[in-house]
Amino acid sequence: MTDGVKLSDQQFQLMQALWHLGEGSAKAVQAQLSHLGLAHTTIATILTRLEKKGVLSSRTEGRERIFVPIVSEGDVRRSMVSSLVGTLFKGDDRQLLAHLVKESDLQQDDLDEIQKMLMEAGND
Amino acid sequence: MTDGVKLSDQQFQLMQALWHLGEGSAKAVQAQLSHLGLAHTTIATILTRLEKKGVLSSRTEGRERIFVPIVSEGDVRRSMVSSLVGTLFKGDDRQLLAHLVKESDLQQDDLDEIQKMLMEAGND
DNA sequence: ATTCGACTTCTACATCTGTAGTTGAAGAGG
DNA sequence: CCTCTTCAACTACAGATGTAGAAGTCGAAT
Repeated sequence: MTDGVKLSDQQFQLMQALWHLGEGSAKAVQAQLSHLGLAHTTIATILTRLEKKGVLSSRTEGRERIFVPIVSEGDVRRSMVSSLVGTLFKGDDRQLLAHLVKESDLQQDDLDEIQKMLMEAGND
Repeated sequence: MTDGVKLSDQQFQLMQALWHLGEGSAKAVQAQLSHLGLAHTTIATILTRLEKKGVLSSRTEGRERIFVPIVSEGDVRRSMVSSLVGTLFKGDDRQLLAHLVKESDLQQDDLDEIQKMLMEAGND
């Protein structure tokens, strides 16, 4: 039921780290995102807020707190794309599709690939 | 130079009203968005913030303040789509395209239409 | 057992957003 | 000329987000 999960950039990156890890402590997530140079307390804060928001849960294991994603990356992607389409294109996916086809610098082989996807989609 | 203009839902709706009007006072915008039921002061506040943000400018005409969009709807759409693609798909437009083709409930004629667009895009 | 480390939790603060009341100025009506 | 209406400007406040220091807690090492 893809309820409207909407994450900020940072939040999405944290979630990505978690999806990648399967689950993990704040420390593990920080390691995964070392390139962002955030304090581990910052990571912990964001994770806590994400938990309050209901996109992940946590269990305490010894002295570590392990965070586990509740929603999948696909769910979040779907709901975020949907939300943008809602805002920008009155909810019409096709308009976004059209936008992309027009605005993106697509190469011939990209086109071919999309054609292929369309075929498959058509055969569903 | 699509500099990262990023608007919230509300902000985008206000801008849409302005794009639609060409230009207008807070009052005019409020009328346009009466269905949202926002106080005119709220509209004024948002418009002022949008001005500070640089997406619109204003001139004082008599006792009214007329707001004029600086950025176009297309620019905002492009940069917002881009930003989402950056976050969700590592900046790869094709992945969003693929996502849409897979997730959207497209009808046969939608597919045909996209095919047509693709043809045209290919012929550029 | 006492201190050291490692982690978590609490607290803090700035900025952005949503939302709107209060105040102030200036034209409209009497 | 004085009061009423109408806008705009200022002020306000709550919630979300980015960011992180300070304090607490509990196991580990000596």
